[in-house]
Amino acid sequence: MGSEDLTNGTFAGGWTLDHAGRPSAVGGERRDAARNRRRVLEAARSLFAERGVCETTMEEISAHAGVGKGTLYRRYPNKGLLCQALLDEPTRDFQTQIMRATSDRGLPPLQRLELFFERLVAFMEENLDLLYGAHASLPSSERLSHPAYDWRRWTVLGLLREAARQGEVSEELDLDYLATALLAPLDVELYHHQRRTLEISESRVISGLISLIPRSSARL
Amino acid sequence: MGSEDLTNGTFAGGWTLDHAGRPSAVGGERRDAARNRRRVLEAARSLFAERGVCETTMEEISAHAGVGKGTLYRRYPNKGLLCQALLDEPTRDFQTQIMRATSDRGLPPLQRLELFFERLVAFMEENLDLLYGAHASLPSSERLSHPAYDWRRWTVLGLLREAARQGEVSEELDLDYLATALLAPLDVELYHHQRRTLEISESRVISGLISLIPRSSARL
DNA sequence: CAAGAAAACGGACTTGCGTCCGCTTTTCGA
DNA sequence: TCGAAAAGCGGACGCAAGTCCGTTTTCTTG
Repeated sequence: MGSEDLTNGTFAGGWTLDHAGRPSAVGGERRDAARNRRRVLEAARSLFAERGVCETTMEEISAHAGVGKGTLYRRYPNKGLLCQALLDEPTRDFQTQIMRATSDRGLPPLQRLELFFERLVAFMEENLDLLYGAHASLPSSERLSHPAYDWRRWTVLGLLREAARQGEVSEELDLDYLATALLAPLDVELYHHQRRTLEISESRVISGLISLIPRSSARL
Repeated sequence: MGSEDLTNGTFAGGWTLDHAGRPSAVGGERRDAARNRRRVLEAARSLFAERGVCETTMEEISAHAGVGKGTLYRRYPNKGLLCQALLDEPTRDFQTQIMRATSDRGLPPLQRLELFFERLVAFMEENLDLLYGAHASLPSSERLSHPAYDWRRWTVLGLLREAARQGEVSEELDLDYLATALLAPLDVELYHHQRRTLEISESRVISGLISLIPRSSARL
């Protein structure tokens, strides 16, 4: 155990998480790898901003980054995962923000759920292009079992269960299915279409979603 | 106006609708064109059944049909539209069936909406593979402004409006958004995932959807 | 510092989608 | 029946995605 390893804050073996993991936590990353990762991310960010995600090819990104195609693909097996890497930080911010807001025990659960939807819509609004790009270049199976999606589902489910316990929603309901169904209208493609093509307002989406939450008639 | 034209049921010029239009109504189709269309459809059907939609390439289809790639592509610009052509008849059947069922004035509108969901789920169940294939190989913009999707939306919206008029749902609601939102959980990718990966039962989906319909508390 | 192993690099290659355009078949009027 | 225009045909081609593998760089250890 050399002191250098400990200073580095990593295992000697050095596992790398790449996309999906905290890149900054990767100390076991070789110097050239780290340099190229930074270059790729930077190139992608600027090209995406300039020409849009869908209009940018992986080859262009690798060229702009001054890196071979193989290198780009090993780190980011497809454009979707590259987008996710770019979304990594905003997503983490969003999640911590939500966790703080929704764990406030002073508010009734359904009100916290409303809050969740508001924040989620705001998050999508801020990152719509990247989200759309990621969505388009990722197989559906991967999207629907992605940690970020799972996290949303569990958050909604948790709030619904709490609401059920407190009598805010009926206990007869299939909360598990409901959580999925309530998130479905926020599917990236649908939301993108509503906002960019139909020009439906953000607030309309939010209030529509909120009106979809089933409320126990006993209590209202 | 020759009597032959009328017998044929087509214009003399003979417009062809290809995908999206009734192929049988095409009288102005050249004999070789008609022959090739039939061959393509047949080849696609058998290859899809044998190996699955996603695993079948357009080239294979054209080869099996004994037709050049260009010919295939002129008629069906992509695999999604080819799937739709194959779905054409089942879709029409489904729609007439629904129209008959949902226009029964004896039933309250929301009950007719429940019926609609039941039938829609049954339809998706029967054609899931084709629907999934079509979904995967079609840009989202095209899917969300597709006649079949539009038709569903308008059907739901019509029933909701009727329900609102009769006091079954609150008139305050944004029915337009609601119609879209209620259909969102039946997104093909999501439904496919729930059925094939999560193995959620058909009836669970149906009752989940039904529980999502907002009901005016005044009347319940 | 040297050398060898592990990790990373990068470009050539394969594959499938979709387009393009010169050639063939069909239709229709003379 | 014949010939020309229209409609249709089909394969070569271009493009971007994603893979593969020989070469180069970095790290480690003696």
